[in-house]
Amino acid sequence: MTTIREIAQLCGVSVATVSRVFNQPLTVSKEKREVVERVARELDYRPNESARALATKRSGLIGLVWDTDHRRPGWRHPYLQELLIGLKSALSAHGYHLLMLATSGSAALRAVGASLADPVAYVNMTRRHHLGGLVLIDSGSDASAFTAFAQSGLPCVAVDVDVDGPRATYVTSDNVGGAAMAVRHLVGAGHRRIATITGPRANRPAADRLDGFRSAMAGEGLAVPPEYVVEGDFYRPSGQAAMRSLIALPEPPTAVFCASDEMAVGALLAARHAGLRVPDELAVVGFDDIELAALVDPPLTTLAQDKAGIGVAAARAVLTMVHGGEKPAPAFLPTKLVVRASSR
Amino acid sequence: MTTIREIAQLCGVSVATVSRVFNQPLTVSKEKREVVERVARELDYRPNESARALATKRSGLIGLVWDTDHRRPGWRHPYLQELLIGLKSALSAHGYHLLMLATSGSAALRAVGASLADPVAYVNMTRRHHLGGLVLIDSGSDASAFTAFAQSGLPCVAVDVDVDGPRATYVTSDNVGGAAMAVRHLVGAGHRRIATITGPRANRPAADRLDGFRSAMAGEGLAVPPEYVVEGDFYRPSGQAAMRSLIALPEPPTAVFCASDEMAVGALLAARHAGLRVPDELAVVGFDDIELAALVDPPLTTLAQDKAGIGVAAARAVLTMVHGGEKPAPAFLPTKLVVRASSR
DNA sequence: TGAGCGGCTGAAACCGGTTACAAAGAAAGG
DNA sequence: CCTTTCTTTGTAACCGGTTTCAGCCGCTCA
Repeated sequence: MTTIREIAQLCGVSVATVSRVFNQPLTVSKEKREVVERVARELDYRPNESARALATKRSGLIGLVWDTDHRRPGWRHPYLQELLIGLKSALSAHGYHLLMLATSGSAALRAVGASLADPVAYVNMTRRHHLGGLVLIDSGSDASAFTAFAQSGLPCVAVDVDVDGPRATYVTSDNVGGAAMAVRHLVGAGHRRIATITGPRANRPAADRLDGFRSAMAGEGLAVPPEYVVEGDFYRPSGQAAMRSLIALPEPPTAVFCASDEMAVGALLAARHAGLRVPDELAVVGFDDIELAALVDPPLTTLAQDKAGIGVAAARAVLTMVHGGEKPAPAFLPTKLVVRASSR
Repeated sequence: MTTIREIAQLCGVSVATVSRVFNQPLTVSKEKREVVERVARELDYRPNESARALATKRSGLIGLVWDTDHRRPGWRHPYLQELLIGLKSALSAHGYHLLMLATSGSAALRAVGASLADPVAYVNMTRRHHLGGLVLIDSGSDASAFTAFAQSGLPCVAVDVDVDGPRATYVTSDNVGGAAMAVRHLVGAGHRRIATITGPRANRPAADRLDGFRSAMAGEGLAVPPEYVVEGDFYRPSGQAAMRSLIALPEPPTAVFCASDEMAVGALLAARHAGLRVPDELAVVGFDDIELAALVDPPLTTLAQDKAGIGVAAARAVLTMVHGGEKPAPAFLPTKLVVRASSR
């Protein structure tokens, strides 16, 4: 590894000048600048990031907090891969890297019953590593951990969890609009008795999808009897159970909007068990557009989230704050209705 | 952030002593050690990682190289999430974090037609950040980039790609054994005309699955006519196309072993199109046990990989080398036959 | 001609740790 | 009792950058 002093010596200038060439090029005379740049290129000089972070108290790293919640061992993020792709490419474009933080004491914390690894530990790590900010990924755990992050004062961007704090914001899909699209699509197909299987009440996207469903139904002049709203937990079995209870109603719905594809798949299974033909006797619409949606039988109509776009938006938001900008408003990315056989 | 000098002053000792308390505790007298430990605990002192990395030339970070190959835009890793969970938890247990490296110039590289981001750039970053080693994840690109990493001399562990180098090894499933299990299972179900749809020839796991298939067939005394071996690319469409060609044979197979679940799903689709009943007229076995496998109709018999286990093994291997240990031999994790309706 | 100013430059301090080295004190050996 | 050795400690150099500050130079303007 060539160091800045070697470059300085070779160019016959001081280390300060070399440093300036890379950080404030305009303050260095053209001749010296060009010499330094040429020599640096020839030797493939790259400043040592540890030294730079130490001196500037800034590193080109953004922390990723993604703790798999052991209380929900089966939890899987529905679109982690695309999210990471989006995050990574947007950060990369600004020269940042993503550090997947791990609480080394996680085993110990688990032993004492702490649910999500201690936010304090993460905040600490953020300082020690001079991270610019954090991206928080929903791990299916309670939101309390997220608020602790949001209030720490560090730049934080949460994905699919609504948080607020001095420098905290979040990114999610336009859940209200997506749900409304689902309703309009079903109404357009002639349905009037439309039920919904929601996500956990405490979850912001779930609540928004329910809101969107309700207001769109009202907009269409359709009533939503209380028994047409069944709460699930985003997982498949809950969708299956909810659908069973809907089918058992004296006046069962002819269509159901599910707040996640996983639950929609569960609903399809329940319908099949009950001998209901989809979409003729029951139309099903999901949310997410996970890979599975196109492959179940019948393929699932769903609201596609802009998965990579959410990652990009999260990266942009955190970088804005890192660079001293105002806290961006929460971002709601548009969803797209993908019509497949389950509602056609 | 409390610094080591503050601790030293408060304890009435030198900074060297404080440092030693954390790094070589036994060289410090019991009394001083206990004082320092108490004060450090009270102030929640944690050494600054940038400073430590600068001084020791070691950071507690392992790099993750996972470049989405733009020549294969649809490529998705079949089990990224589980892999990351395994990696993260095993690294975490040793106090390491995972740095997702991104080549900032990736857009530029793409413009000039460079395929995978330049290994040199990654190696450089490794040095600049004082990373201990690298974990390489197959991105569906050619293996040449991997060999460049392997020869760099850095501790490298590849997942599902066979590499060799002074400090490079790899982790994958026992593909030979898995394929053999598939064959024995099908033979046990009475099949004798068994075909296989392989992965890309250049891919080590694909080649191993084919080897395992061939030798198990030989072990059962069954012939494998050349037209019973069709090459795919792990993706679904290739599986579908391969199955079509197998069905069109004068003497079509009664069972097919596919080197990936994705291709097996394609094979199921082709069978359905051809009006073949699965498993009665055609048995299908896949490989991976992706989530989809349990959900297609009929559910897919497959060889489950120990996905998180592969992550754990990769982490262990890289840490062994980081700590100066011998280069571990390639690890082949056992697979498990999961029998579902597609072969029963 | 001299004061004032702006542009460049280098010396040196600093970021917060680790560690080589020397010294002091205690213990062991002759 | 003196020498040797071991243990413990502090001083100071060092890791490789950034940045403050002061000084030098050349120019403009009075």
